[in-house]
Parts: sequence; C-alpha cells; structure tokens
Amino acid sequence: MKLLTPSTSKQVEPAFLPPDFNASSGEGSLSLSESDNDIPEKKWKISPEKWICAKSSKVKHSNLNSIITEKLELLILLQRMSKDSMTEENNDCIKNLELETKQVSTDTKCVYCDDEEHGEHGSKKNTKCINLSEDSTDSGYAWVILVSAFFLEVLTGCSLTSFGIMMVDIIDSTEQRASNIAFIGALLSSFLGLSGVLLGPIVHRFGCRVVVFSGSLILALCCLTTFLVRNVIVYYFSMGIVSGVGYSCYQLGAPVAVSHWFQKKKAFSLSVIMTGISVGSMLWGPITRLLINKYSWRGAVLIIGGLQLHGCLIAAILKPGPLLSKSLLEKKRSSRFNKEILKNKRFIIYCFSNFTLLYGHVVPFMMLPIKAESNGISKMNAAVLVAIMGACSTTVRPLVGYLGDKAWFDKNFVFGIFSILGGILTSASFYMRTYNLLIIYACLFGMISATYIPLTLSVAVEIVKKPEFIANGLAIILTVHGLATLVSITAFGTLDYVQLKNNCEKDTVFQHFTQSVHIQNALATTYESTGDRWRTFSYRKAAAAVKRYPRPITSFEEALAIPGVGERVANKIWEIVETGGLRKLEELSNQEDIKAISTLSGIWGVGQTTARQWVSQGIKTLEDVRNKAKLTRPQQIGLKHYDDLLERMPREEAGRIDDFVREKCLGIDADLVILCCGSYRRGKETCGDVDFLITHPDGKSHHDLLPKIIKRLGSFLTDHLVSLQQKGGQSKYLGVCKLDEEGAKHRRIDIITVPRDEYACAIMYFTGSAHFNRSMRHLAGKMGMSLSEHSLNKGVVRKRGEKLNPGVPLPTPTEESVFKHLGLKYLPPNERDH
DNA sequence: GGGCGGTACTG
DNA sequence: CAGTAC
DNA sequence: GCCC
Repeated sequence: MKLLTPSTSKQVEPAFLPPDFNASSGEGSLSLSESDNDIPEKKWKISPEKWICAKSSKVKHSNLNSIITEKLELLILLQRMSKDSMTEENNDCIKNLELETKQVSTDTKCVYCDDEEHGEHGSKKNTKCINLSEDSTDSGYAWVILVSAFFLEVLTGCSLTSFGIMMVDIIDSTEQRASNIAFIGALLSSFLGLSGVLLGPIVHRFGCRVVVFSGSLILALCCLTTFLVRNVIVYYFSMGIVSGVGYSCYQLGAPVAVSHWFQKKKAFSLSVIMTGISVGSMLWGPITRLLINKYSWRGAVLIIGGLQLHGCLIAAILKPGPLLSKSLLEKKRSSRFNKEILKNKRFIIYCFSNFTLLYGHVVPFMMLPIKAESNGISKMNAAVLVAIMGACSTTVRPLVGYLGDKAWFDKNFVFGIFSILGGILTSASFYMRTYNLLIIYACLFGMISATYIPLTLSVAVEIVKKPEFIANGLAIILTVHGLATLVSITAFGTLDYVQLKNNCEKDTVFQHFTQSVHIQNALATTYESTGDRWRTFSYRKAAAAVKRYPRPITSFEEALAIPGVGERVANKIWEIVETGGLRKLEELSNQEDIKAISTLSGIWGVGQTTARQWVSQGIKTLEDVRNKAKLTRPQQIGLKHYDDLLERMPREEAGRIDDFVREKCLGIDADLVILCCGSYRRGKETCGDVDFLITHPDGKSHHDLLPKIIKRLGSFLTDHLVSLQQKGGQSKYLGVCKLDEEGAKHRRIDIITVPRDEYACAIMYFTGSAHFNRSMRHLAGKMGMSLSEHSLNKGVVRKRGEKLNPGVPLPTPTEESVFKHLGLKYLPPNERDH
C-alpha cells in the first residue's frame, strides 16, 4: 500500500542507494550526521587508529560552522528529495556539495562528537576524544541495531497496507460513505510524509530512541482510541493524522539509527532495512485480514496497536551509535524559499501534470481491495492482491533506481511511456474482474507505478535545471503530490458506497439494482402481512442473494442465474431495473389493510393471524388495540414498549448491557461462562436484541441457574415475556430490560443456560444468523447428520422427512469442532451473515 | 408435488 | 389446539 | 415463492 502514497513514505525512504553515494539516507536528520561522518571517514585513511576531536574549537570556528551548516542544509534537502530517483544532475550537484563541504570541514580539522551520549567511548575526562576505531561501527552491536531497524521497518509497513485492507470493513460497520473513510487513508498518507519534515528537528534534538519510543506509544494509543471510540471524526485523528505521525517516527528512526552505527556498510545496511518495508507491506495485508476475520476490524486494530508496542522494545535496543554528532544536529535549518522558480513556465506546467498524474494514480491503488471484493473475490484473496502489488513495486524500485543512474537511461522518455501505460492500465482495470486478471493488474500496476512515481522527481530536477532552485522545486513537486492524494481521495465524496462497491458503469442500472433489493424485502414484508409464509421466505432469500451479488444486474438472464432467484422474481427484478419500480408492490402496499396488518404485527406476540383478525374486526391502529382488543400478557408488554422494541440499539449499548449482565452473573458464581451472542457477536453496528448464553464448566451447575440469574438482575429486567422455557438441558428466558441510565430505552433480552457439553452447538445456534443456521442444518442433513442448538448428531436415518434414527451426538467441545465435522473451515462470527 | 427446523410457551 | 417466537 |  505504500505505493499508493507517492507523496509520502515512498519518496522519503531511500529506495535505492547508488554504490558511490554513501551518504544517501532517508532523512534530513540522518544526512546531516552522515555527511559529518564522511569527514572522519576520510581521515580514517590517514590515521585509522584514533580520532582526536577538539570540542572546544567549535566556538572558534563558529563562522565556518554556519557555512558548513548552510551547505549541509541544502545537501539534506537535496538528498531527502531525490533519494530514490537519483539522477546524474542532482547526483552531481550533491557530490559537488559534498566535496565542498568536506573541504571546508577538513580545513577546520574538527569533528564534533557527543561524549554524553555514549559513555563507553567518550566519557573519559580531559580527553575530549572519541575513539572511532573501526570496531565501533559496522560490527558487533551494529548488527543488533540493523536487525532492530529492520523490524522497525516491518512495523512501518503496516500503516497503509492494513488500512487499505480494513477499509471495506470500516465502511461496512460504520455505514459511512466510502469517501469519508478513504479520507482517513488520505490523511494517514499525507501525514506520514508531512510529519517527516516536522519530525526532523525533533530527531535532531532528542535522538531516534526517544522518537521511536514515542512513535510506538502514539500508535498504541491511536489504536486503543480507535478501538474504544465509535466516531468517524475521531478516526480522522486516531487512524489518520496522529497515526501518520506515529508511523513517521518509525520511518525516521530506523535509517537514523542505522546510520549512527554503520560507516562502511551504510549503503548495504540501508538497503537491508528497506527490505524490511517490503517484507512488512507484504506480510501485513494477509495478517490484517486474518485478524479481522477472527476479531472484527476493531479487534484487529487493537491487536495491531499491541503489536506496534514492539516499537518500544526496539527503541530500547536502539542505543545511540558512535557516529552520532549532536552538536551539529542541533543546528537549525533555515530554508529560504526562492520565488524565482515560479517564473519557470515549464516547471509550472509540470506541476499541473503531476497533479493530474497523481490524482489518477492514487485512487485505483487505494480502491484495489474494494474493487476485488465487489467482484466476488474473497477478502483474503483481496489482501493477497495488495501484497502482490506491494511486492512488485518494491522489487522494481531498486531496479529503477539503479537504471536511473546509467547514462543511457532516458528518464524523460521512460517517465512519459510509463505514465501513459499507467493511464491505459487504469482505464483497462474497469474490465478486469476475475481474480487472475486482477493478479496481473496488481503486478503491472505495482511495477509501472514504481517506475514513474520516483521518476517524477528526477524529471523535475531536469526541468528546474538551476541547482539553486532544485531543493525548492522538489519540495513543490512533493507538495503537489500530497495535495493530489488528498484531493483525489476526497473527490470520492461524489460517489456513494454502493456505486463504488459495485464498480458502477451505468448509474441508473445501479440505482435500480439497489432499489430492487429494498423492493424485494418490501414485497416479502407485504406478503408476510397477507400470510403467505413460504412466499415471504422466498422473497427474503432472493433479496439476500441479490444484495450479495457483486455486480449490477444487466439482463433478465443474469438475474435468473442467481441462486434463489426464479423466473417470477427475475421478472420482477427486470421490471425494477427497467422502470425503477414495481407495480405489484404499489398495488399491494397501497391497500390500507396491509399497512394496518404490518403495523399491528409489530407488537411482540402479535403475528399475522392475530393482526389480520383484528383488522377484519375494525381494529386498525395501536389506539384501537389499546381500547378494544383482548391482549395476552406478553402482548400487553409488547404494546407498552411498542416503539422501543422495534428500534435497534447501537452496538455500544449492547456492550454495556453485556458488561452489566456479566458482572451480575459472576457475582453468583465466578466460574460461570457468559457470552453475548446474536448480532452483537457477529459484530453488527446495531442489535435488535441481546442474547446471553451461559454455562458452567463443571457440567452440572447450570441446573436451576436461570431463576437465580433473573432474581439477581432485579429491576434491570423490567418485564418478563416468557419467564422460563425448558427444553432438554437448556433453559430460556425472554424478557425486556433497561439500563439504569439517563434516556435509556427498553431492550429485548434473551438469556439461555445450557449444559457444558451442548455449549458449542448452542453458541453456533444463538450467534446465527438465522439464514446461516439454515444452511448449516441443510449441509448437515445432506451429510447424514443433523444439527440443532443441542448437538451435532451423526448416523441420522431419515425416511421421507421422518427421522427413524435420531443418531448419536458427536463430541463438539468448540465451534471449530462443529465446522470440522461438517468438513468446513472455521468461519468467524462476523462472516456468518448468510 | 412436497419440503422449506424443531420445539416450548401462552391462552 | 392455534399462534408465536426463538 | 424456489428448488429438488
């Protein structure tokens, strides 16, 4: 996913280090110490044993210092900007600068070292000297640093990769527009790059150890916040801006640390940690997907936050190296902006073209997982696509860097060709829908963009020409990149989620298509009122199938081909697609009776039979019911809480009910196992009710437990609908509860106690969804088994529906074991929606 | 043409 | 027993 | 209503 963010991490990372350019580094802070270090390196050759460093001379040479600093500042900027797109021009330019700088500083015969930071070298009193023998760099502890920095980069690779992967889940669960969520990614990528500039001075001041440590804490805190808070505005900060800053701490820390420890093998060591980013961006995709599958995206965020705390460990390992030079690092950089550059028309035009280039580049990248999933590709395989794209781009980058250095390499030509190729590919991607094609797309896009994105900078250098403007020019281009990223992703505000998710070509078809789902459901509801149970059943099934269908339906035949959609429903779908409506539904829903029936059957305990009877007796409104109808006890309760009980509660409220009930139950017996199932366990953002499943590990204490629980819950339970149901070893309570909070509403609550050996099957059953249970039962039946809330039985003998032999229960200690018996791979609750 | 889950509560 | 809900 |  790193590829996606041309304006950020990418460019800031040293993607390739020309062998002759040993001072290249990822960050300005780094470059400063390095170029400083180049001085001792030269001297080494003269006196390899020891280096005398006269710290006091710093004062005398303050003038020189400012010259050095000034040169170095330019050097920093140049290196930062050009890193992986090193071209002859700016390479030369930098080399000249280096040379100059070296001369100036060798003249002073002075190297500034910091003797406080590494006691073992410099703490000897009176000898303001530091031993910079070869032993202190490139070996020993340096390798520990290298490994740590490598893992730090692996952690960094998490940033955009995992965000891209979880974007679909976030959109689904927050029910926000895709653009709103994508904007988080835009912020993340922008701040990843932007804060690199801001953090530079901080690294200078406090060293990379502190920065990495804070980065780690920041990230963990961000993840925790994201986990706890359910507010998209907060995510803009917790997942976007602040996370971006956290990751840039890592991104800065690793190369800086390495550069403090490696002298001769600096290029090598920096390449090694770059590999860390590639490895990271490949690993995090699938890892994130797996975590989401098991714990939902919030859980995944929390776990990732925990994993990011490893940064603290790494920070502890990153002790300041022998090559650190604090005194120079503390120098401020003054960057002056030269307006002359804006008079270069070619450059201005180039800026605009870069804007459009990046505009078109970012979106397909960011949207790859969504595109894949909308074409029916599994979420895991979508994650693999991202990994493939990352792998391809990170493989090609060093190659481009290497070739870019060759004299015969015409970067203007290559840049032009590849950006056109990228455009063609992006256009063509509309037609790529199968997994194989998308794999090819991911590879090509990864490679092509890895080619032209770094080249944007080299070409800029060529256009700017004058060395004194290069730094400004590159800064402008990078700003343009960042702006394009932000704007392009924000522009998605014009598209809504459904369109995006279905990769829409014809807007109208889409609208009608999504409408058809609602209409099918409406038809189902209508028929429910008229009492045709099985027709209702089929409409619902068809509506669910259409909802899952990843593409717009463009023909009658296509509709007919969907399982669950027969000729009659396909006809209706086609009518909806063509006309946007359905006459049959209009007729039915305009009948007053039918509306009345659906209103009345909203009362808990009132079904279509009762409702229809009432309507035929002239009882058509809730007011009529209250005055005239004869109500059962549960129906009275249902009527009393009519509005509350029809409303779904926010997930977070279900969570608080969970906490409350859990605590009360543990007060009875601390060994009780309490699980809140239903849509809550499936990770839904709203829940119609809460289902508690309670068991006792000793296998027998569940007897007589339920009455105690009900008593214990006291006035939390406001009404009892069905006080006790017994079947087998299970007991079930259905009731109404209300939290003791300001403005709390009444909610439906079910509590079930089960024997330990039925626990797994009970969890499965009460987690649902209803449709999922149905398909599981069906599958079990086909395999000669039967699945119920009590057990999974095998050896069931059925004869024309009647089962002659109930079979024997299979041991099912866990949900996984149930899936295993049925020959299925485990499905986490959040994937059991159908 | 028959199945589409099987069962326990309320009245 | 029918009706309802899980 | 759909599917076997």
